[in-house]
Amino acid sequence: MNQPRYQRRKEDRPEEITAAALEAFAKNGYAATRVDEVAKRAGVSKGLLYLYFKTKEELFKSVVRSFVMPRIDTLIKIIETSDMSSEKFLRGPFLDFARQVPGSPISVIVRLMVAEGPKHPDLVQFYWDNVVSHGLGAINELLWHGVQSGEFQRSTVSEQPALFVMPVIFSVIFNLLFSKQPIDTDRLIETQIDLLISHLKGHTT
Amino acid sequence: MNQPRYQRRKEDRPEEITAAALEAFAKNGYAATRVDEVAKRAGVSKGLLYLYFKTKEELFKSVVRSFVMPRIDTLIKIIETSDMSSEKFLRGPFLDFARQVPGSPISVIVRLMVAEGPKHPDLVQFYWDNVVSHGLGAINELLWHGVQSGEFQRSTVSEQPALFVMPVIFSVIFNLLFSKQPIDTDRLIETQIDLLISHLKGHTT
Amino acid sequence: MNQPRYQRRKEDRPEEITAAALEAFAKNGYAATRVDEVAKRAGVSKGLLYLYFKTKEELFKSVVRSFVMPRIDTLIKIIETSDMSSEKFLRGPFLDFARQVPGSPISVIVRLMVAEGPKHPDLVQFYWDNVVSHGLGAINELLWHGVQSGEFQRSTVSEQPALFVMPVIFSVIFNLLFSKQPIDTDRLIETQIDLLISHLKGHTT
Amino acid sequence: MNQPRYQRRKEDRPEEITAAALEAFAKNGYAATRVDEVAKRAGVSKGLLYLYFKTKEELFKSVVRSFVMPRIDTLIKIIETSDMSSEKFLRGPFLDFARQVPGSPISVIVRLMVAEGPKHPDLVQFYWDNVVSHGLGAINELLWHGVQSGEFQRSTVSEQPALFVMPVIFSVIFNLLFSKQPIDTDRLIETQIDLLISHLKGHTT
DNA sequence: AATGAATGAGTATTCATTCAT
DNA sequence: CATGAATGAATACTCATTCAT
Repeated sequence: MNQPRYQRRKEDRPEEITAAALEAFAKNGYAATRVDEVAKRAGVSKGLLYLYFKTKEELFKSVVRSFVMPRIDTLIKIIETSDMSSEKFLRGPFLDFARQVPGSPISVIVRLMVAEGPKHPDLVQFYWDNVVSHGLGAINELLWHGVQSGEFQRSTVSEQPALFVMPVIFSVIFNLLFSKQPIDTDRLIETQIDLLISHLKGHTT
Repeated sequence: MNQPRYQRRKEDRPEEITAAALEAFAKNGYAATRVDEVAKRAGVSKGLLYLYFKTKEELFKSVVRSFVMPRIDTLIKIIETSDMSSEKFLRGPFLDFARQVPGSPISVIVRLMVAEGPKHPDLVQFYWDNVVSHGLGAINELLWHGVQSGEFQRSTVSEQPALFVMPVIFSVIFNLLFSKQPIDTDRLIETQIDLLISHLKGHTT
Repeated sequence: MNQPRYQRRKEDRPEEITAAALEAFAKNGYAATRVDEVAKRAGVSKGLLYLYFKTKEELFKSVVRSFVMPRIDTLIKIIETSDMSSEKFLRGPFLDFARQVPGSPISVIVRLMVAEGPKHPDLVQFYWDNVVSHGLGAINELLWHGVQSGEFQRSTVSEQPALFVMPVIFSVIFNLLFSKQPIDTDRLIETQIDLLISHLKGHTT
Repeated sequence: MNQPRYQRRKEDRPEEITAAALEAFAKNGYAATRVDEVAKRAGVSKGLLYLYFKTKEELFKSVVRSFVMPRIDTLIKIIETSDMSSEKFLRGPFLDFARQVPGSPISVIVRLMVAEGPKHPDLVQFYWDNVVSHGLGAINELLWHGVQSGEFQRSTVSEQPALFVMPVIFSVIFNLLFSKQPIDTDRLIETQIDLLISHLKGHTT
């Protein structure tokens, strides 16, 4: 009742709107989300939303930018700066990260990308350039270091970083769709990494 | 171009329409596909389409139902009737199947399910009941037989059939999104199966 | 109450809608006319309107096409086919036509062109090509015949057909704006034509 | 480009804004001009603009008021104060004025009046009272003096001052619309005045 | 006085669905 | 059965206007 009708908070608006958009997209997907709803969730008028984001598509892109890149970048920074052995890194920070992904905003983004990607080639390219290629590149480098240092053997596995990402993406999608019949995605991810490391170290398993 | 795609045989109409819908959904996704376009593709008037499918959603569900079950069922039948060793089966029919999936209609369905699934819980349930649980169940049984016969060792791997499905789903999605930067999905799938069998047979790799 | 909700009248719809649009544009101008209102005036749903006219602009163009060209063409045909003397034609059919214009749909079109022309260069060009240049050309020819036959003297007047059109356009605009303080446009037009003919015939006036 | 167009002098603000509005209206017409743009052109914030003009309509009216009246008044003053013969006046100051009009702000105003007039009856009335009736009245008086002094003969021409204004208005509109296919408006105006004077003096032409 | 962030009513356009023919 | 003309609810986006700062 006594709330001022106006709240001048230029600084925070874009983030608030982006966060609201993430929620809305998570619930309904891109196409089925009304801009009205995003505005309402953000506690903001539709007009203001359009002041910061020229189109619904812009908003979508902004969501992608805000919620995935920072996480990936953090992980990559750890690879680059730490001096852990490759195995330690994979079993430590990488595994932690991988387990967090299903259930995090990233999973929402994955769904949005799968659903809307074919209609937004530029966004897919952006996503590839800034997320996927970075991520795969970082793992590649990690494996290469492991091979160089003699920690890992060189094999077809050490050349396919996708093998490490695979269980994460799969878990995201599985959880998303079949939350009623969940599988133990933590165990899945862990098992896969065990398998891969085991192979790379030449162990009998 | 202007010719109706399909002949005027009453009995086949529903399937013709469903096939046309699959094409259209593949190109644009569910939300962005106009019923008009499906009708045109099927060489049928919009009115007639609505005679067979009460709503666009019905049509969608019908598409999902029609294009996956037959394939999965074929695979399962092979498991049940053949007397190959588990390894032979995995390296033979299963691998063949797995490689075909990316690029087949199944990949379209996967995309549709990921995008639209959260809005259609009953469809997801249907998909789980008729496709996913069957598929996972069949692999489970296959692994169990391998363990029973002494061909495979029992381990956490033999209890997680998802490990076998994972590369297929991942490849589908990867191909779908990043067709401009393709990875070698055949090799990915094959490597994963090698890894898994290798582990199950207790080999040094 | 008992009216059928549907009226299948494909043939007549476009004209009905165009006529309704003319009325609406006449009342409010282009920008301030809502497509909704045109549809309502035409007794048609908005959706149907968009079936025949892709955009509001299309509708606008269609109005211009339908209500001016036929009239001009009729006049031109009379020039071409009749064998009246030039003076007779100017004092007869031309004067009749000129007097009818203010108050006819053409006056609405003139207003629309003045108001919206600068935003629609292609429409202006269309209008020039199909209406103005034809009209001026026809008068030009008429004057030239008059000179050839010795009926008129050659002078700067016989080379400026705009002198004949001028009072018509002026009257249209004057009537449109100052309907509360009307001037006698019939007399204005007649006087101007008298003046011009008088001059062309070399009379003392 | 990014510099404010006008200096920050309080007293001049309204005029600066009005001038900016004239430019903007000239470019896009009334409806299509955004208040934002006017403010930017004037180097002023939107808020300040609204301090001086309560609504966009007010601004519009102010533009109309500001740019025509001074010119007309100047002309009228010349009529009243000079002791030229009527013919001299028409061929001198009046002709000069008439030739300047197309291309001056007046032509913008004419366009705005034609387009928006029907929506703003009070503005039209204002325009009539302060511009048109004055202008026509002044010419009327001029002609009347000419008749009184024996310079002109009395006729239907001497009672229709609109005959003198006509070519000006026509030229404005013609230029506005068909700048790509220009006619010689100077010659048109001159010819018309020649014709009229010739008639009034009873000459053979 | 001056700013520009914030509002929200208003509008063109789309498309699933119906139904007269 | 078959058609496609007709409907109308739904929605992205704009812009004049307000008001906290």
